[in-house]
Amino acid sequence: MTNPGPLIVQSDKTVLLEVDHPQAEEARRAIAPFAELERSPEHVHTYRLTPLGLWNARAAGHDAEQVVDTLLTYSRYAVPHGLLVDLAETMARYGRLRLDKHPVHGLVLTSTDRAVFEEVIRSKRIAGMLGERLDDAPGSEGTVAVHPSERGNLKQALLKLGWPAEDHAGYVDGEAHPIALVEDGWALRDYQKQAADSFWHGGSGVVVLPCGAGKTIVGAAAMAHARATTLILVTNTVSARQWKHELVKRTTLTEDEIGEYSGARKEIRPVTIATYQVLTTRRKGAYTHLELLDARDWGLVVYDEVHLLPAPIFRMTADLQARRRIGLTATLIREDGREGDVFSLIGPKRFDAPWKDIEAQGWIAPADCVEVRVTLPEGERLAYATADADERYRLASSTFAKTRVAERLVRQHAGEPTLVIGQYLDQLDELGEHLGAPVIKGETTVREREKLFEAFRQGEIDLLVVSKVANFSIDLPEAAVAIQVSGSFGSRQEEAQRLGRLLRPKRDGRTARFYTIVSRDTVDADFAQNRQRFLAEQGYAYRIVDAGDIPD
DNA sequence: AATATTGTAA
DNA sequence: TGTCCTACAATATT
Repeated sequence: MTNPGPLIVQSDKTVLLEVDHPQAEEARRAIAPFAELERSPEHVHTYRLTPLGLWNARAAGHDAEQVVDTLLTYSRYAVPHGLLVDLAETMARYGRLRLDKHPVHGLVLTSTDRAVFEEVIRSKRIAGMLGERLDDAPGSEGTVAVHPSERGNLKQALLKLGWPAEDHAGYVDGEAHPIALVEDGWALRDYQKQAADSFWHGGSGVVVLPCGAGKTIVGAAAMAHARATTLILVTNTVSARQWKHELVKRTTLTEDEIGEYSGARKEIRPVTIATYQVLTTRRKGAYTHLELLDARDWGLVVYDEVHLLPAPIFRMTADLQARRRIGLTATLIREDGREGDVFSLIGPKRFDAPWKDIEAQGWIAPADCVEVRVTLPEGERLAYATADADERYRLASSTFAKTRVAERLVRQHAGEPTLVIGQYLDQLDELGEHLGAPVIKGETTVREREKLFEAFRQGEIDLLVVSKVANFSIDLPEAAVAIQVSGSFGSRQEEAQRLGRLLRPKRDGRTARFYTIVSRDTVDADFAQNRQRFLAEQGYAYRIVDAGDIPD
């Protein structure tokens, strides 16, 4: 019972994908809705079947039968029977419980399974959120009232117990406010429309799209569906201004209808854009700006960059379960592992377009990722070996050998707009000096930054050295080449964001280059491996070359 | 009242 | 594993 398929499905819930197999791409696409990529070296990629992944697939309308069918279709060997049983059982756990509106009790939790129901209501964490036990609703095996204010906490707790509830309690419409898209000289792209529509049908949830694919537009389209007052939460003030600018340009909203609620301004308007920061600041331990949440009868809450949502916002979001919520992000991966909270409090993933698909449609540029390996010079090698663990990463990632390689790469791409990105200021200063390029870091004034960005945009200068400011400033100009010399300890989302900088389509349809310079045989290499995982999931393969092979 | 500076938190 | 960057609030300054 073997066929030459590209997958090997194992009973430890890993799924191996043979990358060079002719059906590999097809299989990757088929398993993407429910499997999570774990490692991605050259030949065989490892995916894992996790409960969260399977439940997300359920929420997106896939059933166990489809998942099983996909595995059987592409598997090379017989798929372990136990795994299939387990998979079906895990998927069946989703929706065994459901939340509904109730005319008398406000909100009720019902179950289709007596044992599950009894288990859940006896859980210590959950008991306090429940009201009185009611007569079984027709067709149910247990019904209990729920305090409406506990809707979010309950969902969070049930997910942790492994019995995620399906939320059918619906949403308040909020205060109506007319909002429509003004498609004037531009049009909503197919995938943007699909994303906004699938969000709307689901009621709340997350849309995953690559950087530069127009997430703001999806937000605007969602608002045009809701036609209600909207609270938009963003990571920083620059982003807040950008949202405002885009909304004025793309919708019937005028400047006066859009307020900014941040450190500098405290405007509350029918559409209000607030920073996460301002909501999470506390005085004497108490949150100071919670009034914003109650200031209006919001019909929609938009969470920009949901992968960066700070922990306290989860607590507030738990109280906002009656409002429609849309989360926007380029990656659902959180380095703090709170994906489950995003799932239970904002909602399941409603739409997801692989970067490569958007690339194929020409909305983002193709990119070529290259990992350049350097060897530490003898002296540094010794210093590295004897250094304390906490100094090793810095030593390995800021070796002078990298500066030399960067120089060669820069020369090779002379004339193309190039960014050199790193995390240690000493290293960046050194690079700036050797490459004869300006360095932009935190202490660079806004005026200076703008001057340099503008010169870069105009093509007057073609090389900038940037620190972590690159992670935050949205107005960083697009480039064709990026050279990463060091990065945070293993942040996948940082890597994704940096690559995202290059993906605006080039006028001549050229491929972007993303180099990452790594010291071999050091912790630098380990972290680089972790950082690359997310991009590998999106189908970006790193070519590995030796520094010696870069022509001078 | 608007703006600049400094310290703190995450 | 720990550096760097940002936003906010408070205070000082025009």
